[in-house]
Amino acid sequence: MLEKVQEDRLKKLQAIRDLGYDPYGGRYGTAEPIEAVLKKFDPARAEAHGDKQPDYQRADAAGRVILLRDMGKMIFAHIRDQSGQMQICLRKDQPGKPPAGLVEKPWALAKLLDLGDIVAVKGVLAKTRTGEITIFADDFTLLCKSLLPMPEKYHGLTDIELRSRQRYLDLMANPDSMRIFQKRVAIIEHFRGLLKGRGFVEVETPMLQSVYGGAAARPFTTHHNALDIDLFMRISPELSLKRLLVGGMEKVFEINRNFRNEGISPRHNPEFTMMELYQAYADYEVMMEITEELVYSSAKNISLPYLLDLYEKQEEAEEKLREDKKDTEKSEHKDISQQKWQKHLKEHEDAYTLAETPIYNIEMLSDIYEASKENKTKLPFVGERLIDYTRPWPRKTYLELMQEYAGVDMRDEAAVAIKAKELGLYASGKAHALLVNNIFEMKVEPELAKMDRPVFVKDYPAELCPLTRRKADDPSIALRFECYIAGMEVANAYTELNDPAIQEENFNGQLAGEKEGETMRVMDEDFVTALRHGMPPAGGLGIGIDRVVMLLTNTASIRDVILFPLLRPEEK
RNA sequence: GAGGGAGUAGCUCAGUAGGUAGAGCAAUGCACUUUUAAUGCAUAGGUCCUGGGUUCGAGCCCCAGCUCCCUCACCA
Repeated sequence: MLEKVQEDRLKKLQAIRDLGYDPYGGRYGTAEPIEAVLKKFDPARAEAHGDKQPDYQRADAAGRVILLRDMGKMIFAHIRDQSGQMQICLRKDQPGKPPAGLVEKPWALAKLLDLGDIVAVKGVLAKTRTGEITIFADDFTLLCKSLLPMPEKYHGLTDIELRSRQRYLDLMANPDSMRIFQKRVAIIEHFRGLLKGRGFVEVETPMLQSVYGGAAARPFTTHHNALDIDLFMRISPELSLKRLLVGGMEKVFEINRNFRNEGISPRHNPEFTMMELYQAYADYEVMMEITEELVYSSAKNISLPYLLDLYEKQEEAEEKLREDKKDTEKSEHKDISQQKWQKHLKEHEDAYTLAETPIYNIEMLSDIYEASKENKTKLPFVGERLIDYTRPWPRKTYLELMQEYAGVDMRDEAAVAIKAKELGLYASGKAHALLVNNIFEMKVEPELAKMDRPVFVKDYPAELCPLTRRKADDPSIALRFECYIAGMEVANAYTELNDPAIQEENFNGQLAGEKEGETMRVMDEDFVTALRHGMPPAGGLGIGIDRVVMLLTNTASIRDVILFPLLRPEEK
């Protein structure tokens, strides 16, 4: 079947060459973005006035053919470029009947058109009988012939695996997917802009390391042939970035990949993008402000305007529907009302299909709209859940949360042991801090997942945080926070530990009952040496970019926000 | 790693109690110079994930395996 399609298309390829055209085109520098073409359309200039022919505007656009309706001597098609999509009309020229169409050879070329081809047209801009802005072409260029069929025009591609594996088809067939990746770019650019504005500089540190550290995860290993050494792919840039603080770079950040040899899930990809930053003379309180600003302003400037725009479109459609209904109620002919309904559906198709998708329905959008009037930034996470990003976000200490949801004082070793036994988490000889952590995961995290606001969880048990400074008046507490949004850990930050003696001790220590791979205690001698030279007190912050993108684009799977997520290779 | 669901035409999906495999889109041909998920008529397209088994007969039942999705565990 596929072979047959290819054969047919190869025949067309030859036919195109026989006509004297190059099926793979060449430079085409004059096309305007489709969005701009649609915007510049002036209805007044498309209409004839008096005896005169209309003073048509001209337009020039290029894109991929995504819909094709061949009516014999007239072809309607929709083409899509990066900015949008629009209708073009290719007609056989009729002398004496303006506007001009295509003469012999270009018309023959047009008749060889297939879905998926990339084309350019020049012509006049006018509305069709049904009111769609269209370029009526008098010049037609084939820029690239496609040899394989496009995905189904209405449903697109749905299978996550196929969409990831052949992302080009996903992007070509699913505008929602394209939108997600465009928003991803916008969010990252926005982060960069804000950080630059705060005086941070962007640096790149090694991905290949002979000692890994900065997180609790198993690394990927690899080998350098010329030096004949084994290397690790980094699990975090933390220790490199802190060396830069020692060297005198006071505000640094890096947005780049980390690699962790762990399981894959809808929230985990083995390589993922992390924004990590360090600011000298700051602490974790400053990091909270930065986290709030980065995420909140991304939500407000990138996601929210788009959602409010969707809402307005839907409102408009609903309003129009009410008017149409009034009209048709007066009318006596039912078939007319049918026609009007069909026409209405077509005109507002975007809004209706949107309302039908589980991602954005009208009720959810209306909630967002209402909240925006009170100056609240509410955005959906995974389906219909709304999260309120309005600042400041609540701050809760680990101690409070343990008290509130687990009903235990985490400082009381005996009480913790009893609670752990109660929950079936106890193992003899397991360190107190690990028991606390296990109870937290079991009793507190599910509660955090229910909250409709981002939450800062702060002041962790010190044993769990070997790279974090301890509280001056209570060395059992580490000055660390994690930010949970809808149950996902989105940010992690510390007031950085800059005491080389404690750091060395922490690298050497190992908590009783810790499994292999659970520890972030891998000795990095040179890092301790760096600290001995003196690192300014500092705050450090890491934000998982993929997860922020998931939250701000209402995407449930991390594989839908990473262009090429890791997949098992296809077997032939 | 454990549990649940799925795999049928290029894509989106039906499929009866076990009886020779279906639709829409895409493709091919014909008609149509204002269509818009164009329409009408006709044609072609399948190792029903793989391998075994039960049966006169398996897309369907049984066993094993592969892959994907979801949940949990590890983690961000």
